[in-house]
Amino acid sequence: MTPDFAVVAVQIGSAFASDQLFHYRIPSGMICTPGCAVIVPFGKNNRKITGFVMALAEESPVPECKEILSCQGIMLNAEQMELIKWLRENTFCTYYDAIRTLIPAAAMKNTKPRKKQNFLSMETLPPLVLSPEQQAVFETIAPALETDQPASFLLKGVTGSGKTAVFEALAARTLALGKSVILLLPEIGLTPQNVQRFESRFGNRIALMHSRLSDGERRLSYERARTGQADFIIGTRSAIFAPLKQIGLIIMDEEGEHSYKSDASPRYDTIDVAKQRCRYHGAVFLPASATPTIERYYQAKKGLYHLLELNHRYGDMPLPSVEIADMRQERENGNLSEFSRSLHDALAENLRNKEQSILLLNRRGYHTIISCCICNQPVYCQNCSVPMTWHKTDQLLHCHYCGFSQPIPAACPICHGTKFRRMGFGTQKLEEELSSYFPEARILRMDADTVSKKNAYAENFEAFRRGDYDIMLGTQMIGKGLDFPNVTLVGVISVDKALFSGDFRSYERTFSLITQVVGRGGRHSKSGRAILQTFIPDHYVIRLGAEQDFEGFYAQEIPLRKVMLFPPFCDICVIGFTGTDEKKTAASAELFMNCLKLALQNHPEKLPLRILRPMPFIYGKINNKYRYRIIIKCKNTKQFREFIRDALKLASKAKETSGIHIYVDMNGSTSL
DNA sequence: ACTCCAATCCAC
DNA sequence: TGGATTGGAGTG
Repeated sequence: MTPDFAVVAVQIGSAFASDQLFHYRIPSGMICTPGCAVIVPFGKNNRKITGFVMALAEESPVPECKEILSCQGIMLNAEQMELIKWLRENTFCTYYDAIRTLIPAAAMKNTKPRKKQNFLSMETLPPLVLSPEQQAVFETIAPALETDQPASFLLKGVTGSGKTAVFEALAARTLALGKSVILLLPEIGLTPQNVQRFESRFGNRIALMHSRLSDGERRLSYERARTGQADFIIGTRSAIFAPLKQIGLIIMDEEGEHSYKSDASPRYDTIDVAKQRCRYHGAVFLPASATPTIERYYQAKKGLYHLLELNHRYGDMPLPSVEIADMRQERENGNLSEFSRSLHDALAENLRNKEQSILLLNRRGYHTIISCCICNQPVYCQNCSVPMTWHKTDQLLHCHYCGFSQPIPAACPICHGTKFRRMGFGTQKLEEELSSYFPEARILRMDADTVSKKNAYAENFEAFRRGDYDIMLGTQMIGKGLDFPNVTLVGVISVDKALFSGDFRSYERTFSLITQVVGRGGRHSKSGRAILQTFIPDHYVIRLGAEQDFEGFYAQEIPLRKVMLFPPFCDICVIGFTGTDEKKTAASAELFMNCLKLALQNHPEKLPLRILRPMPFIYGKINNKYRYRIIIKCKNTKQFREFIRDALKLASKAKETSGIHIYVDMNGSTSL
């Protein structure tokens, strides 16, 4: 006797309150099981909408129950069903948000993909040769690939230690065992060399999954993974949902990168999904980085990850020698330029020797801020509480949060002064200063302007690698995963600002940035040097970053985290409020405080909590939406999530919150 | 989200 | 007084 009713998640809204399942009668003769996509009548006029069967039921809670119109067949397998429920429970999203994430819209269409895969010919490659250290790491992990028990390893490998070679060897072993592999990278456009390397070894078994794919490409990758034509997925965070069977290995390179955390619903952290899938498949999980996050390293020390290290650079190349240039001293000595004496001289020397240099400028504004000469106020975007930045290319002020642009106003909107001063320093201006010092130098600038075209990243990097340029300058995008044999000088113009971004992770992010960018130089046969310019040369993050001393940094940071109560000693739950009316948005956040109090009464079990009062985000308005937040330091348990859900239910009933979007973000950014 | 429906507002 | 507008509830 099969149940007569299907419990369906329908495609309506995305508000927390609308996340409701609906019962439909299964017409006799229709084959309909959990995971099926169905067309159902909905609402008064029975408009046809898509839904997904989440469960079957013997009876319906309502007497009048409509019938399913048609069943499209199974779209979600058992694991995907579990993942959807897990996502909803853990990230406070709706069923439908979760479903959309697992099945990209392009894959939902019932048409056959037109585009044929150009099957790649595998080059004849030299066999993989691992260094003794790489071999040891491989041999520690390899046995775990053969079992069906989940296992977690954390690979800490200094820049240039050849983690990729270990990944290749592990992937080859996993595939040989008949299991599939997911390799996650923080950004795929930046590292085409990395992908090409795998494609030439593993050929058409690979499918790419990242946000730059077209709908057709996305659908093809999804189908190839689902049908087993591809069993090696390389991609960015969304690739963690690849519909593979029998996963044996999930690698997460540069594990601390913030792109692994989704900042829109569902607000998942890729590492949590990866662990979940490894548990399901009995697979090996391998996050890797030169600078693991404090949380992960702490977990590894507690035994949650088997810690593995690669401490030697490939070919035993020494790390670049690092010099800290004290910019306070430079200013005192009358040097007002952005280049310290030693960086200037080093650049000149490199040009003479025909060797390449990389310059990193880590400023949120790529260009210059315009501020009034009388009241000193910068010109703000009309839609966002963000100072606008001036672009030389089109002579306009741009907001890089909403994209709005305008000419420099005739008068200051605050004091009506008519004179403006250009402040700050961006890559464009840096390029100008650089070419005034070195008019003969061929300079490649990499920032949002120059790389907006689809393949611009790859093409520019390739041109630099070929030697078409002498100096590459850019934002942190140039610091990651790149390998340029002829680079012997890395200059960091300034990372000071990044240290004080207001997020508890700003120290570890800055440490990581310094470590990575310094590690860019002196690979292959040429030794390298790095010059780190700073106004705070004594700061331990700068000092330890220059020394590449991760252990030292960890030892400094962990007691801070403990005293200040930050992860790994708690979880950070951000309740966000956005709306077009500032007062209403703030009032909703205040009201939510009461909802929390009320909900707490229904949760007598002890919830270790520290609730911080509602505050505007640092950028209090973006795209004409005001933004407030409540931070809760907590333990992210089932009970805690239940408590938050209760508070959300209470808040959504109150009319004060109508028109206000409320979301919950676990362990994401607290400042953005 | 979208639709429906009732309450409210306003011009005449 | 009708016609338009708006807010809130319900969707199986």
